[in-house]
Amino acid sequence: MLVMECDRMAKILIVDDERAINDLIAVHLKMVGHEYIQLYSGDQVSDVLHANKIDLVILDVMLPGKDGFEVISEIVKRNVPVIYLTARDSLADKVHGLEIGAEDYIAKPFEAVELIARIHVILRRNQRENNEIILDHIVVDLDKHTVMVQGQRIDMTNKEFQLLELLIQNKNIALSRERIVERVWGFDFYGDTRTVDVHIQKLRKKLNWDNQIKTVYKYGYRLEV
Amino acid sequence: MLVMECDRMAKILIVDDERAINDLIAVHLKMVGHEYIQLYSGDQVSDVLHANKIDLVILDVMLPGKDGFEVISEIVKRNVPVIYLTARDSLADKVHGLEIGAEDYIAKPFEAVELIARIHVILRRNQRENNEIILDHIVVDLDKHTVMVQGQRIDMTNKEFQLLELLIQNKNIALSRERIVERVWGFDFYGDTRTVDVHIQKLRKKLNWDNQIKTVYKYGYRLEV
DNA sequence: ATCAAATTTTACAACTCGATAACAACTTCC
DNA sequence: GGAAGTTGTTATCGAGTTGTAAAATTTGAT
Repeated sequence: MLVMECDRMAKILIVDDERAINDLIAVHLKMVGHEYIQLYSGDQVSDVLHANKIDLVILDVMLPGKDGFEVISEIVKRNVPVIYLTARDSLADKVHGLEIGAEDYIAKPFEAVELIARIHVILRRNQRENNEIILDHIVVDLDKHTVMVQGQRIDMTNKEFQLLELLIQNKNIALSRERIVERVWGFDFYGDTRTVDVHIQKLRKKLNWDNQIKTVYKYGYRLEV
Repeated sequence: MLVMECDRMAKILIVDDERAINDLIAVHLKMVGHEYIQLYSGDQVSDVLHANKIDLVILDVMLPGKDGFEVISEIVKRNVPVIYLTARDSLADKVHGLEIGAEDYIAKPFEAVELIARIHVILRRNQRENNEIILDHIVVDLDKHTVMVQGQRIDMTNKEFQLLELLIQNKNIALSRERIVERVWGFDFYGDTRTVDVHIQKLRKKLNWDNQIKTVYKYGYRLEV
């Protein structure tokens, strides 16, 4: 038996009307340390995706009721990766799912080990390959939530760190205040976008990044490296 | 037969000692408009990757000589995506390749359509979303709102960028001041059209475009490329 | 409930952009 | 060539935007 490793526990949504298969997948996910949510039809997928931070969906395209490919499209629109299950002999189906944006498929019947391996490939791909980012003598560890400048640890508050993370993920790209608010504060923040300015100022001060964090007039900010 | 589409031609390296299969893959790649390089052993993979800008490698892990998985590791280190070919019944192999960083595998014997579909998934994934316009050594990125001249970013103000965008969209066509005002300033601008002149001048200065932006006497301006 | 830390809001200082004005240089046409 | 009109260039200034510190509020731990 191969040992499957994954640095990070993920939350995975399983959608399959066949309980036996649904449970089989669930058991294997549990074994390797992932959380999961089980659904037996495609109807509530949107709701679940909305209410939970799902890292990956495993979906049987042969669902009763709703068309499986439509469900894939919905999920893809939300930028959540999908692996879909399909019959071994239906080549057209296999290809179609990939074409509409799914990450991968598994033909049934499948080996659980293979499913887990493919899940991990996708999780790995969507995960930061290097959780340590070094920019301009500053080491940012996205896992540990720490920032080191010349061996000295700089304490960051939550918001400051999230903002820093967003800037790093989008380095050299100008981010509008609205986008920053959306990503760091959430869709439902109805405060002043000036709040962003204050936090930017805090980062600039703590990291001595007056030059690295550029203001884009009438728009937002850009981290330059 | 499904029609495969891909916006962009890619350069793909095929590594397989079985000539029939190697050629089969090559033929299909050609059919959908990709370039390819064929190798019949793993020995020269590094050299080829070094000398060419390869977008994807298709590699048979059952190569004579060198261990296929070692080759995968080498390729992965160079951040080039790999799809590998493996025997249908060797589960351990399938999983191992994914674990060491390959993007995907195909079990032999495989359907060419499926291979192409998987290739396109990977190309799509690794393809940068870009909406770039390159004119005269100047790269204008309409999404990022940036202008690069020889790798150097030129900061543009809002109005300057909008004006540049309009000129590019209407390159080689003379635009009247009224039309420019209408498109960049809006219908409800009742200021002086001389404002356009000042902004044109700023573009000419920033981009060294005295010759590219021609004045059309008593009318407006034209960007010539 | 209380306190400290984190976060948001506020208020004002500092700055940026771009419209306009003013003048120089150029085009056209007689 | 020169007058009239058009465009190039530079400088200025105000409206609107951002920087900043400090006050007000919220959050979280005990």
